[in-house]
Amino acid sequence: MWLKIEKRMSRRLSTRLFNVCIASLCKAHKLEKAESVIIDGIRLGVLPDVVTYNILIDAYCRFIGLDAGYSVLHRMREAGLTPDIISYNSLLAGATRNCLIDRTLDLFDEMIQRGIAPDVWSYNTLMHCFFKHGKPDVANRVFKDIIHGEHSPSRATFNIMMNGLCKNGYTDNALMLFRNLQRHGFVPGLVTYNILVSGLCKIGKLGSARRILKEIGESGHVPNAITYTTILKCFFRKKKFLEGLELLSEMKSKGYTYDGFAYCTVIGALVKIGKVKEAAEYMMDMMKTGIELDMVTYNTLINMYCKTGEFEEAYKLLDEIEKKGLECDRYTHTIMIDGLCKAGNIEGAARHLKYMNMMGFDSNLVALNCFVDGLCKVGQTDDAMKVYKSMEVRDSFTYSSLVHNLCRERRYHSAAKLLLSCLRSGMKILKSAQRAVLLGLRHSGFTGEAKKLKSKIRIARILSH
DNA sequence: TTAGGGTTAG
Repeated sequence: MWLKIEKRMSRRLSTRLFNVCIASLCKAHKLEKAESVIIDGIRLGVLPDVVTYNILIDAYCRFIGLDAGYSVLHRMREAGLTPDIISYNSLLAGATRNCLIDRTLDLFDEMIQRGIAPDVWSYNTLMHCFFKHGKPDVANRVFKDIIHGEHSPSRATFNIMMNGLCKNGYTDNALMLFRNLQRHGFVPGLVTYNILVSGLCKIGKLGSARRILKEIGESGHVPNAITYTTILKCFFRKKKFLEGLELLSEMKSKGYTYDGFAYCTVIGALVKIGKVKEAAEYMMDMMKTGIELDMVTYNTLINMYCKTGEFEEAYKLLDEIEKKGLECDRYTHTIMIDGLCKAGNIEGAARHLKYMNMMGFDSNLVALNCFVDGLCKVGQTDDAMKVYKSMEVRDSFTYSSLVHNLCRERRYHSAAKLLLSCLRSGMKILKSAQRAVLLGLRHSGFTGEAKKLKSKIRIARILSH
């Protein structure tokens, strides 16, 4: 009897240890290694349990994709185990992370059909999903349902609500909700504060963000690297570079080691203002720390090399990305195309554009805009117009760039035509582009045309509102 | 097991 219990206990203990090992491998993105440990475990008699599979579902959803996570659910069933609420919540989180609203709803149906009742975590995720999908009204209905329903809301419920409000342009409402909750005894965590700081920074309310920063200190929490990076980014966006760099040294003096996020913020900002030497110093510093580079970090570095004209280095990084098994994203392609255009290498840009299309990024509006602008800058405005005509989607950047460049070539009538089609499609155009056309027409003797154009602009504006 | 910070163009 005792021997049996002891055996069962030691098996349980080894499964627990085994799961800790699987979890740490998964956390380090080492999914293949985790799978081989599972196989070794089975050989030694340690069978994976529901927790093991749940760890795998979460990891596959995070690092590979929802379908990969879902296939682990099948494997779990084949192994004779029944997925539980945690399995489904991980899949829901995976679907939400990828903004797959239909899949999220299907998964909800599936779990209910299988007799697994969604819990507050499931509803939190559903709410987050609607917010990510730009449906704050529906998310709000889910929120009310949680508040008035059978599940008690968790701190995450409120955090997701506040974050969703901020991300959907309702930062003031998020702040109101926050104050209201505080009056009802809600104790905010650092994440709550960071959500508000981020929301306020995004709408440029740096003063209010700093007040929240002060409140963090008063609440007994200590601002972390996320808090600092958020404010740092806001400083840089507002072109307050010196204050930004000061905050950066404060961050360092308080003992925070910069992570990839902080480095990208700083390097990106320095490159933008042309301080590439300083940016390169931060890059060297980052390399020394041994931070594992991800796609965003690579993109930041490639952008830096493109702006300094060191394309060989940029291509080396592209190779490195491939060797690492990472995949270039729309940012990488845009940065390369823009960089090549800016360096006057329009053939290289065209080649990269072809490659990008081949890789399935053919609807990359930003990259096409860069290419259109690049063609104009090397005097191939007619080719730029051809690309423009072939584009399925255009935006204010497309028009502003073409109008400016047409004016540069004194083709004011063509520029006026484009300007009007932009405004008539309900899009805005840079004020400077508008001025360039009107002034150009006037200076080249078409005063009457300029007057007419001004009236047409006014009417187009009224009609598009 | 969810929620907070980083990369592109006129």
